[in-house]
Amino acid sequence: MQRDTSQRRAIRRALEDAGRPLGALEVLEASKGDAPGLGIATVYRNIKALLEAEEISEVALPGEPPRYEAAGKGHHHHFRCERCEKVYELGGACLPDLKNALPRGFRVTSHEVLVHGVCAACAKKR
Amino acid sequence: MQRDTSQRRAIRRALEDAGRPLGALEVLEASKGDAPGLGIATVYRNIKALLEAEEISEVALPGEPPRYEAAGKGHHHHFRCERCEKVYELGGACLPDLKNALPRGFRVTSHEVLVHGVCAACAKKR
DNA sequence: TCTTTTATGATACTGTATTATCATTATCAA
DNA sequence: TTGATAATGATAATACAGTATCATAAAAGA
Repeated sequence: MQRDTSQRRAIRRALEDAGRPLGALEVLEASKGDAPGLGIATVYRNIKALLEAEEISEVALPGEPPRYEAAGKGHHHHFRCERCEKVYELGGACLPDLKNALPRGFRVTSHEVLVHGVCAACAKKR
Repeated sequence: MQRDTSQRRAIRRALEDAGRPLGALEVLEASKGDAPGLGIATVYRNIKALLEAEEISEVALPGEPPRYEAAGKGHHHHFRCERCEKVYELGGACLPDLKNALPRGFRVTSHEVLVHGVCAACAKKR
């Protein structure tokens, strides 16, 4: 992965411009404007390459395939709309007293928060 | 699913006694004492039945199959040990000011927290 | 421009978790 | 105890995301 292809540019751009984490199929759709004929295999290949280059990072979600977002956003959490299934980025709002909730001898390395609900667009619709 | 079989009893008991969420294979292992010869298909069948009866509930995890725990424990979160991959139950420690972190028009229905780290048993080993 | 070689797109394949099938076993009401 | 039938265990089948394959297209250095 060292050549600068239009597909690679389109995929990177789609992830940068989305403002929220995208799944592989969402990346495919969002990139098709800039790269017509783009195939899903190329999306997976480039997601992997961009992860290795640390240009994007993975957002793991319970029970469904991961989404990907531009790297370097700092600590934040996510919101998943239960209607449209889109994932949004949430700023602020972190955990308070994790230490007290832990059993003795447990050590924390990281944590993640996922908020479920209905996004503004879907709430408006129905 | 209306008959009271030894397999069903063993599976329910394993989940009740575990004190932490178990995956399908963990349920199989934990139930074999009470139900020798138990098959994985029966485990899946009974997990589904117990879910429908709301005797157990599902704990969804990013990137791996769900665990199951006895229902009716009230709001709590989970800890996943990155060494042994067991999931533990965490009491207390909930989110503070979710409202402020939400974009305008978003509505929250629930949330989940997953803490990653090393459990006491694994920390002791190495 | 030419040549080398990487990247792409279509699709076959893989790995994994779960479900369906079916002959046999076990439950339980009569 | 018996008979109807639901549940089981073994395993084949499925679903799905992601990866490998390979002929073709397109970068980019010479």
